[in-house]
Parts: sequence; C-alpha cells; structure tokens
Amino acid sequence: MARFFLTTAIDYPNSRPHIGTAFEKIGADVQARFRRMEGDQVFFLMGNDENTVKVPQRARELGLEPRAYVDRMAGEFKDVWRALDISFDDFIQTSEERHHIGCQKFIQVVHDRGDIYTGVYKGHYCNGCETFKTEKEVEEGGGKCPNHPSTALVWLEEENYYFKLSAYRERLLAHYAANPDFIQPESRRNEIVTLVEAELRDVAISRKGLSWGIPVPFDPAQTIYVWFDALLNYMTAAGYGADPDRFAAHWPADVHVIGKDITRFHCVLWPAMLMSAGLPITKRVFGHGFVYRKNEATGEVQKLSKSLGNVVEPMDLVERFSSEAFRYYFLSQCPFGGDGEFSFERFADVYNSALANGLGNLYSRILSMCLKYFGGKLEAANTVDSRRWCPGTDTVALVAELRGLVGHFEYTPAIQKLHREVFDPANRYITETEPFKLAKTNLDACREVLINLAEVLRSSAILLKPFLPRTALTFYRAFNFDEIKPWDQVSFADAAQPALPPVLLVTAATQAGKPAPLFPKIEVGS
RNA sequence: UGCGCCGUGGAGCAGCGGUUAGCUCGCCAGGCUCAUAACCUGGAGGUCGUAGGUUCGAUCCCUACCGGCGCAACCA
Repeated sequence: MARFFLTTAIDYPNSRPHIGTAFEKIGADVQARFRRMEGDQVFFLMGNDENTVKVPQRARELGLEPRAYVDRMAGEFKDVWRALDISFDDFIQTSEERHHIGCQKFIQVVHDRGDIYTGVYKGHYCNGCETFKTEKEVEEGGGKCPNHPSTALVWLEEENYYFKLSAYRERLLAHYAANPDFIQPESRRNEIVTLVEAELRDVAISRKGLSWGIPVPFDPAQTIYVWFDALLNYMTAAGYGADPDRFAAHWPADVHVIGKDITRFHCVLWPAMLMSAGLPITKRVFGHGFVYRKNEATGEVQKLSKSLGNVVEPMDLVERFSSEAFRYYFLSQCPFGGDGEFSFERFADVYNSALANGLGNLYSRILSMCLKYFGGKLEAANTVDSRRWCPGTDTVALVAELRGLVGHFEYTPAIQKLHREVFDPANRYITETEPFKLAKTNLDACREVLINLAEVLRSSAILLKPFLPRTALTFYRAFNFDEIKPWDQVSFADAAQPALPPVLLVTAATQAGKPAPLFPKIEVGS
C-alpha cells in the first residue's frame, strides 16, 4: 500500500482561524480523503505554530501561563477543523516536547555540517514587544512600533546565528530543474526560480534572550527563530529525533499545502535545510491562492483583515448553514491554485442553486418517487441496465478524468464536471422519461427508470465523497448500497461500475413519508 | 522600483491557435408537475482592456501601453 503524507501550514494561535485559513485546510482535506479512497495509507498533518513572541505576550494579557494559553487555542482550532470535517490524523503544537527534541537535533546536525555561523543582526527593536520589527512594521507604525506607539524603537545590534542559505543556490536551481513538479501551480514556480536566480541571502535563525521558544543546543542563551523552527514541524510530527523507524516510514512528505505567501520559505529555505541535513526533500509544494472578501455595499474586493473588520469566521457559516455548504462554496467557487472571493450574497446564491435546487432537489425527487410508487422497495434491481440515465457518457473515462483533476487539486473544474455530466443529465433524464407518468401507465418501465436514478445517487455519492463527506454518505445510505460495498471501502473506480443490490430498498431518513430536505433553502436577505 | 498575476455579455468564472466564444447566477418566453415555487426547453445580451505585430487564421502567441491586484523574507 502506498503511503501519502500531506501537511498544511501551521497557524499562529494568536488569532482564531478565518475563512482563508479554512480554505487551505479544506483543500488539503479533499486530497487526504481522495487518497484514502484510492487506497493510500494517508498521514494528514496539521498544527499550530506556537514559538512566537506574541504567545507569552498574549498569555500574560489573559493572565495565563503560555502553555495553558497555547493548549486552549489549539483546542479552539481543532474544534473549528472538526466542525468542518477536516480529517487530520495528527495535530502538532510546536511547543510540544517531540518538536523541541527534533528541532534541537536538526539544528545540531546542520551546525555540525558547518552551515551555521555567527553574525550580527541589526534592526529596529521594540522594548515592549521584546522583538525586532520589520521595515514594513516600522513604516506602518510611522516610525513607532504598531503595538506600542508610546515606546520608542531602538536601533539594536545583536549577535546570533545564521544559516548559509546562499551556499545552496546552485543546488536549489538544479533541484527545480530536475523536479519540474516540485512547485505547484506552475506560476509560482517561475516566481521562485527567478527569485533564487537573482539573489539568495543567508538568514538569521536565532534570537537572544527569549524565554519562550526552543533553546539552541550549542548556545542555550539563544532560541531558534521562527522559520527554522516552524518548517521542522513536518518532520518532528513524523517522528524525527524521537522515533527513527516511524520517521523513515513517513519521510519525505508527499506534499505541503500552503498559502502563496509562504511558498518561498517552503521552496527555498526548506529544501536547503534538508539538503544541509542530508535528508530527502518533500516531493511537492502546493501554494494555494487567497480568499478575498467582496464588500456587498461598495462592491470592493479586499484582503481579509482585522483592521478592515471584514474577517468571517468559519463557525459563523457552519452554524448558520452547514459544514457541507461551507466546503461546497469554497471548493466550487474558488480555484485552489488561484484566488477566490467571498460574499454572503454569493454564498446564498451558490447554496440555493447548486445545493438546494441542485443536489438536494435531485435527491428528493428520486426518493419521493421510489417511496410513492413502490413503497420504497424495487425488486430485481440488479437485472436492469442502470446506465440509461447517461446514454452518451463514457463513465469510465469520466471517472478517470475526475481522478486526474482531484489528484492535481483541480477541485473547481471537477465539481463543474460533476454538475455537467452527472447531476444535470440525471435531471434531464427524469424530464425525458417522465417516470411520474409511467407510474400510471407502465409500472415496470417506471421501476427501471427509478433504478437508473438510484444508480445516479450511488455513483454521485462516491464522486462527492472527498468534497462533501456528509452529503455523500447520505446519498449512499439512501438505499441499501452498503450490501454491495461498505461505504468506507468505495473508491472512485467503483463509480464507473454499476452495482446494485438485488432488491433496492429506500433506507433514507423520512419525514411524514417524504425524504428529509438535505439543504433547506436560504431566504435571501437573512 | 523589481518580480508575478489579472482585464471575456449585468455579476462571477471557463476557454488559451482553427467549425455559430462556453458555464453558473440574474432577465424574458414556453413546457412539466415526481421534487425543497424546484426541474426541462428556447431567447435577449459579448467587435474576448487598448494599439501594433507574428500567422493562411488569434480571445488564445509576441511587443508596447492603460487599468486592477498580489508578493518583495517571518503576512493564511
């Protein structure tokens, strides 16, 4: 069995996840679910990035120990991810022992290789934050620290450790050339290659005098600085430094799913670190796009930001609608590799047309007829050619295409294809064959049509499984399909092979003899 | 400034060298009644940012310009 190790970026715990962070996790989750269906042994890792100066600060404000604070935040994050049905297998917190051990081992290895030297870092230091500020932050604060406008910034020089990133320039370029798929999508690849070709500077990887963080093993007065520590979560979660067998079984990772803003760290610094340590490099890095917020009143499209007050929290949408609606919106409307837009107006629009009027209604009309005309029991289903709903479609080719799309993170076109080639033709089939008329004139013919339609639900269930796990399960359990193949064993290939139980039984939840609505319509303006 | 992305009917997106430029929403007109007033069919609406160029032929390739946006080392 092939193993498949995928990761998402670890998040800072100082603010709660918004729809942009959730976008990344959903995209990765679809991949994880898809790979499991394909029979891979999947290890899907997520986590929080806790070794930042803001953690002890924020904890102090709340009157908590840093440890208690990060644990509480990790709990909140996991609650959100679970509410969105993100099927992560492990959640690492970088304040955990296993991460500290691995990081210290790693930095020691790189040090022993001669890739770490002492240098002087100069910059604007804020005594309030106890940290250096970037030029951008200084600019934003108008020469002051944005968080501490009353405290003057001081120009400080500090001796700390540097990683010889520049020494890896040639090797990195060779790696990009030899592995054209390393950076995806393609457009990000060009960006990185030109960046590395242009200039590569060594990076500071430690800071002095911080109490929270991972001490540098060969100089305990210093702690490991952000990226050098954060990137290592992918390895320490897989057992690096603690469990060599487990690590060997997992490493290298198959893909890091990350935001386009941090592709450079994952495509430049990270492979160089691994080269230095003599470890294999992650096979692929996928830099997804961002979600922007469309302001309904002005029509402006803006970045999600706290200062603009346009942040939308996933839980808002999950509670008002459902996790399925949330997943559907982003997966169908925002191409994973590119950018997308969110507005409540459009959310309602998409929900009503695709889910309520589309999937939900299709499900409802099929089941209603089975119940109404046959009392939910259709005999000899397995003797019917159940592919008549899609006469022109080569289902084997369709499924092969979908596998290709989903495997390459092309979710939006995959979902469009499902509508065009499965759900829409099914609705058309009903109009053309008129089973509701056949019910009065030719019951056998009516039964055959409905058996065909049951087959639509069965294959739809399978093809929707990575995207909408709950809806897919509801579709599958609407009839006794489990008798043919248990739900947790279905794969995409099964969608192309009609397989119905001898006697088809409606097993769906009903309300007063009718199927329960899957996606109740949203009243516009609510 | 450097690098990158984008500009296609009212809105949001596909297409990326070759028959009448597709799709979703919205709008109009029919049909149907199994269904969550859902579904099906048809229609109106685009000189594919602008100007050149390459080509037998360009929305799709090249150049310039205009407009919008992103990134530029710790920002999802």
